[in-house]
Amino acid sequence: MSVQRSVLDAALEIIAADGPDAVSMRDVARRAGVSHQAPYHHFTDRAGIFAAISAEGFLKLAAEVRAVAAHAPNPARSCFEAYLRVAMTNPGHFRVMFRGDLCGLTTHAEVKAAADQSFNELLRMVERTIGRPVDDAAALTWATLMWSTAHGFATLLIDFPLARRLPPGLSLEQHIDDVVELMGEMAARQAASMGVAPIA
Amino acid sequence: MSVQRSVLDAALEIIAADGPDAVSMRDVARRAGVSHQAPYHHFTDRAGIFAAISAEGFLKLAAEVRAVAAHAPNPARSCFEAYLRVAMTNPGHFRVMFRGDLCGLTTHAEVKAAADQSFNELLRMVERTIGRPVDDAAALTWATLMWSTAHGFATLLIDFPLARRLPPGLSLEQHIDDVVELMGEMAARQAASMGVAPIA
DNA sequence: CTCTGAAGTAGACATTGTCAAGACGTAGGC
DNA sequence: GCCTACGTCTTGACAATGTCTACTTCAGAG
Repeated sequence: MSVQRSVLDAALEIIAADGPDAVSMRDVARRAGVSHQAPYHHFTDRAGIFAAISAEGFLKLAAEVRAVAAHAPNPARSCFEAYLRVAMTNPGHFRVMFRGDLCGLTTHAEVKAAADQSFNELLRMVERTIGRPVDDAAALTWATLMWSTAHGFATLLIDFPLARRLPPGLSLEQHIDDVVELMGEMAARQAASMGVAPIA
Repeated sequence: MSVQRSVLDAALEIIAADGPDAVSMRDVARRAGVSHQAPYHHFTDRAGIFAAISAEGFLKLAAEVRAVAAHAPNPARSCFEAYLRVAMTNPGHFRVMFRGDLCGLTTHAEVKAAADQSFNELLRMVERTIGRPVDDAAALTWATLMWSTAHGFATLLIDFPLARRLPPGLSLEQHIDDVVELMGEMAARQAASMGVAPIA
């Protein structure tokens, strides 16, 4: 495996376990089995590692959403699920992707492009949900709300001890399913109220 | 102003500007005008500062939600607004509160208690929205979904360059209003479908 | 072969979090 | 009055970190 890949994987492992703050350039180098300066030949600095992770995460997210949005009967619900799946499968990426302060969401061209790809897939999902092209403020409102819900739930699942508040009989998996179900239902109901044929 | 308060304020300023990673014990001490060890007499360590900030944030959030949830005609919508208001007014707090890796959400008793207070206010809001006590899984599902939406939107507003995706004629303020409006509408519609009297 | 550039190493420096030891004032007991 | 204890703050040390500079190695192009 390339040094570049080893460095990223080491960083991801640390982030998933202890958060981005725990990532140290030298520790990452040690885990990758190289000198403390080797990573600098592949990433400009510590933020460069986060930028690479962020871009990678957004590309994964875009790919998952794209794979699901085109044919699902309830696109909003399916994308919601896909979003959660990506987040929980890649907590290391997820903890970094949306942190403008860490990865240069506004400055780093590669990250910006990857984030845009994700956002565009989201818009395509909204187009299918509300049954018309996304060319007005109303559709964008939809997109932001859908995204917020998915993002918020994923964030709480990864960073917040939600499980602590569940009643004894309710597993976290079941609760997640319930939330997904309710979200899908609400989206479908709202879409129907906007003139889109209701979904069975 | 007490050293304790100065330290917290200095940290909050740094977090709001450059994120939690940028907080340095010594820098914070310098800004507070004390020696690099003085903060240790008020906080156990760096994580202790984050814990104090987190607890403070949750208490503010609980207070705002409580003030709003009891009498608003559309509690879900009003709490959503309150949540956004707290987040955008206190970005320093907000960037730390939900980060279990930073502030010991599961370990620090004071933080846990404050977070619980916020969650309980949220549950009370849901009770009013769906018109019955929150004693079953369905109500908890509601609560998680509402919270996720508010939290996700707040997170995107603070950490993600949402404004970059808005069409030329649409201000961020207007977009926020639109999202709040849509969210309120969806919540009311869903509540109505569950047998609660629809809201005008 | 020579040159170039990428990939790697080691050394140095300022800065960081935190431990240890001490200085200062204030409150209470005698 | 004095002594003690304690909370607050300081200075001094230490290992570890991010990153700069300078060196080595090596593959490929001319």
